[in-house]
Amino acid sequence: MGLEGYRRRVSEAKRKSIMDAARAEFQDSGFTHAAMAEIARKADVSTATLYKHFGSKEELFSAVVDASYSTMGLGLEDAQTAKTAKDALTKAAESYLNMQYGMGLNALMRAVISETPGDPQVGRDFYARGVVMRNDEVKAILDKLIERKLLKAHDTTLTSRQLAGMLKESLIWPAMFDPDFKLPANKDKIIDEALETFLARYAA
Amino acid sequence: MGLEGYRRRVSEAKRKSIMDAARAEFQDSGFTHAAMAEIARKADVSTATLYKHFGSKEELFSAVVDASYSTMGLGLEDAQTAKTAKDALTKAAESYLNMQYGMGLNALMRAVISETPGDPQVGRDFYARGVVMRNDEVKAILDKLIERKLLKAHDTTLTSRQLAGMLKESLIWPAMFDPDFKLPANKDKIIDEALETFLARYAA
Amino acid sequence: MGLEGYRRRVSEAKRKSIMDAARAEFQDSGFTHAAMAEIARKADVSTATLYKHFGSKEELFSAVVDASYSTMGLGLEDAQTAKTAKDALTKAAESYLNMQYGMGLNALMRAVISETPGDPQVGRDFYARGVVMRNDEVKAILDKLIERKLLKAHDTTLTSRQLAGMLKESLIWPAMFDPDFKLPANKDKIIDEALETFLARYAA
Amino acid sequence: MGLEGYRRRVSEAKRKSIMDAARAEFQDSGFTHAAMAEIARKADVSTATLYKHFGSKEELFSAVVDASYSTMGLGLEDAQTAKTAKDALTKAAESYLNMQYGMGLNALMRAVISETPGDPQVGRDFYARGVVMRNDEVKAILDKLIERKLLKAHDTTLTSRQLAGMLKESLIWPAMFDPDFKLPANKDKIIDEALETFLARYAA
DNA sequence: CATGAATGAGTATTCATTCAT
DNA sequence: AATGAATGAATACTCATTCAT
Repeated sequence: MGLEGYRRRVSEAKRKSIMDAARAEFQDSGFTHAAMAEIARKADVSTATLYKHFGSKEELFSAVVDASYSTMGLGLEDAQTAKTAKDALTKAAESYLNMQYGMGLNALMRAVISETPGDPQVGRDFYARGVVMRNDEVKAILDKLIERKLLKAHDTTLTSRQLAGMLKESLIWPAMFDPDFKLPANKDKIIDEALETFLARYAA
Repeated sequence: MGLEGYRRRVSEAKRKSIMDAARAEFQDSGFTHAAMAEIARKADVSTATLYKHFGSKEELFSAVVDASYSTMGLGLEDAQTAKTAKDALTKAAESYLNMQYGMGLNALMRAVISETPGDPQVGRDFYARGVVMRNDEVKAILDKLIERKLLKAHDTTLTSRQLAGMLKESLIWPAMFDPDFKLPANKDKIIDEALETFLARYAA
Repeated sequence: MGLEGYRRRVSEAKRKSIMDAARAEFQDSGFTHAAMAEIARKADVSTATLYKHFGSKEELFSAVVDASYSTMGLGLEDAQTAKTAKDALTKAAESYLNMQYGMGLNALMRAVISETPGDPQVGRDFYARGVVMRNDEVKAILDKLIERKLLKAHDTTLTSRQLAGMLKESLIWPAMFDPDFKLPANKDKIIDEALETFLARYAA
Repeated sequence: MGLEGYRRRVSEAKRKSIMDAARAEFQDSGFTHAAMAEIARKADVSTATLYKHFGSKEELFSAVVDASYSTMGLGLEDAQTAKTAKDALTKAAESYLNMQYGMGLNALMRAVISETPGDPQVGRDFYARGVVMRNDEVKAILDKLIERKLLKAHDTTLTSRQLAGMLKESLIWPAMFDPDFKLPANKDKIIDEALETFLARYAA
């Protein structure tokens, strides 16, 4: 128990250290230009140890991308308690942006997109879990608001995408084309106006 | 003059041939995986000739991307003649999609995103001329429709992004993560619903 | 004594288990491509335990090769009892082939040859004990047959090599160049004709 | 013509230089331990140039092995003119040995055998062209001697292997297990005795 | 002015062996 | 005494770019 437990703890610490280093490297350099040796160096392990944990560069990249999904919860609670639909959706939008910018997900998305022609599966996986799933969280919020009579009933699968699209066009897309892109000063207005347009049609 | 003219014509033909080959290669393989030797082979010139025309891979890529802007016009005419705002905007949306999918611009956008960390300028240029400019064309259409009293007056800089965003979320973004992505069967409904949401707020 | 005896027995069991696994691995993959980690896995011990028993890959290989000599006996008995020289020598040839093919010695010989440039001693040892010694067994048989007046007296050191060579050329050498080589259908004829040629000169 | 011819000459010189370096390296180190970088260094070219000429290490090895076949002619002429069968066959045997030892073919054969478990085709090719074909040359000599009534008619496919086998057992095989093996002092006696045994049965 | 052969730096991955527990 | 995680050196192959003809 002592030995096994010790080993497990060390192993998990190394694994985490590798994933942190890999995430940083992939965000900085993209998939192709990230170097396994550099990741190993940053993680303070040998390349062989790195390969014990992750059988290939692709596998390591997938693990890093996967790990970023788990942190992506938008939180449904506000939809339950918020006084108005607009309050609930504003919170969700801000939560989304904090996550995306706070964790460097823009850079990771660029890396995924870059690798898509060479390895389409990683792109499709990311889209399914990183994009679709988050849109489905928006849909769940909308459904809850409809249940609470704060919104009209309607096809929320479709409209969750409308809402997400209005926001992303100005707040996410530009970051794909500029590594130094920062959220614009009128971010709050953009969110507010998007919600107004949405609610013009769907408010109860 | 005869000889000189001949030479210039040959040179320009080669230049065009190189750019065509390069565009095809960048679209197929992305920036990083595209190989200069392969581009030269496809263009039926030597690598040295290729480098005479374009001093580096980045320069060639920039030239290819630049050339693609010119094909990105949306056409303002319909906004002048269409009977309703919806008609005009539907036409614009379809025109946009035909262009994007017909010319392989999705693949080119992926390549640009891919190259962005390594060469931010090309990403910023593309965004300014390939994205912002097209959004501004939408804005021009909206302005025209307002002038014709088919829409309420409002901040069209902002709302052109809303409209574009609603459409792109379902019709463009997914293609960034999947090289085999095809326009979905309910494309027309997506366009229609986006316009309904938009017009719920901005119809005259 | 009980404890010590137990430990010795366990240790010897592990040693045997390692050698069996190593033999299989060397036969399958040759010396260079055999992996110590794989041998340890097959033997169900840790790599560290493996190295406690055998200080290096070369040492382990030598041990495996050494152990194979003991299985290489041809048996002199038939030479005593057989009615004719041809009978005795046919039996010896068949015994030789059964051993060589039954125990995978072809693959082991390939591995030894493979390791010869890197570790000449193992090659020379194998040749001395695995080849020369077996030829000397043939010589002993010939001497016995001369004693029994079934063959003419002659230099049997030299002719044992002639006889072995005629057989090996068709029945062993080809297996060095083809891991899937099987004994040919006309094996018996090859043996018979080799003996006829031999006896044309040396029959009593 | 000038340019093209110049380039062809340079290219062929480099190719030859690479093949010489590769042959030396493969003979010294065997296939697996031979390093492409070292071959390039010895040949005084870059690794990239090496790969322009030979697409892979396997391809280079095959080319080296192939090239050794072409030098393997035993010469049928002596069989036409020699006074006795023994004279003709002695010449052939000596020619064979000169070739094998003069060109370092023993080391190359070891390399082929080493690589056989990993890449069986190279082993089979070598056997077909390096061993069988030379045995067939011996067969052709025997057939010619039969035609000239210097030998009895018989199945020369089979007996050419007998003759080759008697010689190789003492003069080639030992070299597989010892990189420093030299032809023994009694080489001529071994050849002579092998021929006597052979002729005891097949002399006219 | 065009050629294409040559360059050399850069990178993922493997494996025999050691060592802290 | 046994473990198995960690090491680091070693190697085939690619590609943007240059230069002698």
